[in-house]
Amino acid sequence: MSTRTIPPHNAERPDAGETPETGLATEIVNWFHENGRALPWREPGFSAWGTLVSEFMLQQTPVARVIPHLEAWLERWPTPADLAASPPAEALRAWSSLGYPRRALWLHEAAVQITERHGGVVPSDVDALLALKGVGDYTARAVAAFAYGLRHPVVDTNTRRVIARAVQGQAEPAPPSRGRDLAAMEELLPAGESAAHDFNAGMMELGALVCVARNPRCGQCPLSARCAWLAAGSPAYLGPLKAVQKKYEGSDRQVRGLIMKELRAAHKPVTDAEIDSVWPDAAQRSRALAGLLADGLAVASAEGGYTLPHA
DNA sequence: GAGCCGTGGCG
DNA sequence: TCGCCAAGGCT
Repeated sequence: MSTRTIPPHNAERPDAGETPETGLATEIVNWFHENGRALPWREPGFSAWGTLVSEFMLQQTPVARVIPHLEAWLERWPTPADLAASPPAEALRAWSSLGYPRRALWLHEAAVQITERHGGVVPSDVDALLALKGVGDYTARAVAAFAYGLRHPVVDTNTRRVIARAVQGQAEPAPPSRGRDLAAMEELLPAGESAAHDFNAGMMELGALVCVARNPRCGQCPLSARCAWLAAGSPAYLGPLKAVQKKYEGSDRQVRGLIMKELRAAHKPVTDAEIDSVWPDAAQRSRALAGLLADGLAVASAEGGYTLPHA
């Protein structure tokens, strides 16, 4: 990780004015400088559009799966206007098997909105970003902070876990709460833009590499000496249980995925018979197809059968 | 606010 | 093997 000015490894922390919060931030920033991964979106000159695309792709999808799709995407559509000029069907095909294909549809719609409202330039204002389709609290602040260097708290699942443990002494974060989570991060955020940027990125990186959900590597953690959870003896989580993720195998979601796969591969309308062949249960097929039509991921063709939108 | 939305890798 | 988890957001 050497894309930014790196302070001396053992830079002395200022004694005057140091609070527990600024001490924590300093540890994170220094750790990030030494241990942050060299990811595409951290390269110098990476565009704000590239950051936005990467954040869409990274929603609920691991880094390793995103990188090849991201690079192909940006080669094909280097600007929002380039994507806006292509049919949504092409975005869905390029999205391939990344999952949650509605994200591709929303990203295309956001590209249209950026082209129409912002002259093709990804906005830096959080409220303008929030107004874009598919952009929520996390993504809006991530783009403002990471693409434009603005000082905003960025809170994702990694950040929430690090705060829960290091600050709150809990093994797992409480269920997400927009106001509480942003306030908790704001409390820790360094005053300067550059430090705030590295702190936001560093908290996420620590949560992704060290303070992971299962079997955290506390022996490698820069916060181990000040971690409230470790100090308390790593107590088990007692709060409300997370909703159990439903089984994917045999679910309507799987059937939707299979139909989408057919639609992506086809360059003419997919017939009812072809739809029927992807899954044995007719009622489930019917629900899945109706859902895809309602979501705009599939459209009924005038010639019969179904296609991707604007195919 | 709860439920829903894909897919694959890992322990 | 299989449950858990992954840089969320929308309805």
